[in-house]
Amino acid sequence: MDTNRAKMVPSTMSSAQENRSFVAQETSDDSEDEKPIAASRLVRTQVLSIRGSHANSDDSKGEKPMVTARQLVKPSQDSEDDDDKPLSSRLLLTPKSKYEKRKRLLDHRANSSPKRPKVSHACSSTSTLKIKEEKDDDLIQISQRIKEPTLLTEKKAMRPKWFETFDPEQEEVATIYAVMKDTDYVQKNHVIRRLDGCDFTPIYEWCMKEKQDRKQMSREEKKAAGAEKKKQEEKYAWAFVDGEKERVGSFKVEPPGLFRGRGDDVTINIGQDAPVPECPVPGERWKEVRHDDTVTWLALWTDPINPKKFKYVFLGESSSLKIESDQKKYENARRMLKDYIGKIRADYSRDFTSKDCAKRQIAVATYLIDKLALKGGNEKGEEEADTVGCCTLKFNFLGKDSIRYQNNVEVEVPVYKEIRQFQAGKRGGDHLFDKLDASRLNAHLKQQMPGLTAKVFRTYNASITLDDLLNKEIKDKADLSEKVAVYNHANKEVAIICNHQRTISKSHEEQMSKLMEKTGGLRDNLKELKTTLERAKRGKPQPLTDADGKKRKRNLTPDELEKKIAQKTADIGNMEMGMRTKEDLKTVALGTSKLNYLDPRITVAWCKRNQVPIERMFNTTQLRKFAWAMTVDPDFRF
DNA sequence: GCCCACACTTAGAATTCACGTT
DNA sequence: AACGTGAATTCTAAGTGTGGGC
Repeated sequence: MDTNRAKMVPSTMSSAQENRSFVAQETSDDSEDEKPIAASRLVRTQVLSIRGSHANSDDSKGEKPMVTARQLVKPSQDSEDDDDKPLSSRLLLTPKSKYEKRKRLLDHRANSSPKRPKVSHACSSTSTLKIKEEKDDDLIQISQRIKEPTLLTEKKAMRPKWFETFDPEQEEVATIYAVMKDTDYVQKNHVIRRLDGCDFTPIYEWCMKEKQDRKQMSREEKKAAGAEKKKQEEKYAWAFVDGEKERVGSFKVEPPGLFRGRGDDVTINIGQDAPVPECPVPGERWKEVRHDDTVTWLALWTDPINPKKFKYVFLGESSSLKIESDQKKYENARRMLKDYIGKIRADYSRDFTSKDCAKRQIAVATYLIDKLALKGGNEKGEEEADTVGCCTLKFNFLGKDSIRYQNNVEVEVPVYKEIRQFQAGKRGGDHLFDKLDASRLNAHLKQQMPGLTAKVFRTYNASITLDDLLNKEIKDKADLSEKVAVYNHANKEVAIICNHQRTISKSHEEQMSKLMEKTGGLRDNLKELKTTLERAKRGKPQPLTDADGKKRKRNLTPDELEKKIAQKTADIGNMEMGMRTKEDLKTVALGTSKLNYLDPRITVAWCKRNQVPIERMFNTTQLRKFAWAMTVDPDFRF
């Protein structure tokens, strides 16, 4: 299924270029006084930002565009077996885990479609490079952007002379290739045999210089550039829904790789009477303008890499439609599971021993989903990563994002027995529940309660757990940071239940040992202080330097020393606490549950009850998303 | 009933930002 | 300024679930 799209470090597109892509737009710093809007349910939207690669279609400045590229990032830790990898997977410039995940897929594909690779080239003995791009190329997917035509004069001077001889498309591909200089992506068995007649270093160096320059910009310059960019994007960031101005979600079409995304690939969905927004890519038009008020998307396109899957532009998190569905999600989990959970549990417990095997499987699967907050586990295509959820459980497997789920759980005896029985005669790769799939399970759950699906259990479990923990661990006179710690602890428990993992940061060990050193130092200090105290008590002279290594004019009184000791002990305690937390959280991601599973009203109500400012718990993005929950009653319980 | 296309949510990593330290 | 760090933000892949067509 998926792309070998390379991951890039985005380059800063120069603001002037963006100006150009946005030219056609009305100026609307203040979109409040926009002209009246179309009344259709859904959308009158503003234009999307399309990052077309054919930026050079505007050559009014009489200057050729410059190609710039984004640095390619290779997964860091898998050099060991590089040589064995097929070209396709070596082109995966993705993070390690995703890399792993897709490796299998790509290997599979590589085996099943002998046609690739599909990038062909011809390379003459002169330094002219031609790389022909084939229509269905999905082998090398490299994003890049075209540099703004108006170059600063110095930069212009930097351009290699021969660069001028490229036509823009050649520049583009040459640049894509050039920045891969440091890597060994082109392998022996690639259809490209020789590129040694070409010297890519000038392009490469130019790109590196550009990157460097960008990094060198002063804080102010960066800020100014950022603000300018924001301003340009502002007019694409809002939509009118039933007359209400709402924030649009991520609205940028992905930057093109060898695939050249253009306006005519994008379908937009606007109100019947809404004026058709102008396609921001000069000379291009929308593929289609639809007026479908039964869906929420504002725009959609396909990436030819993966033509079966659409990419969408949706409204932002703070939009009424998103809020509505978020609220529905929590209400569903809360009110309904509260009213139904007893019966649901009784039913599946009863069905553990049903005569009907399918029923028993449903019962056990529901039990696991309830108890372990597993995901449903929809069927997946051949081409997708081999990961599982509850209904697709195997005996050895990976979960979403190819993250291994390992857990020992105590289960009730009948469950254990049934699982053993389902297991009988099966092999590692077989499904535990052979009479079951996610849609059957959901169909069953639907009968138990309207709106009930497997994922509701997850929401329910996450939220109820947070609510429980927050209301359990009330310490009378906890100070603010202790309260925050209680919250974070509860959050962590939820993240563990949901198996929200993250990779251990590269520098984790290093950071820990640094902290270790620091606490070691503090401990030494403490020891010294204690000896000094003993001496002071006995009236003996104290060392000239104190525990912190500073010179001291006079001896300290035992009282003063006691105070210092207390302080030092507290410091050590705090630091060790921090270390423990850090260690505890090194593989646990808290954000996902906060954003997707925890009813924000639990947090808000708890903050109100405990005089914790909500800003302590939610950052600005979260505050925006959860604004609807701010008025909740302090007594709210999930 | 089953399949599959479509729509929408969830997810972790990459990148940028902000700020303290040297 | 250069650097390190953690938080915030961006990015888009990978899930879930529905419903229409057979």
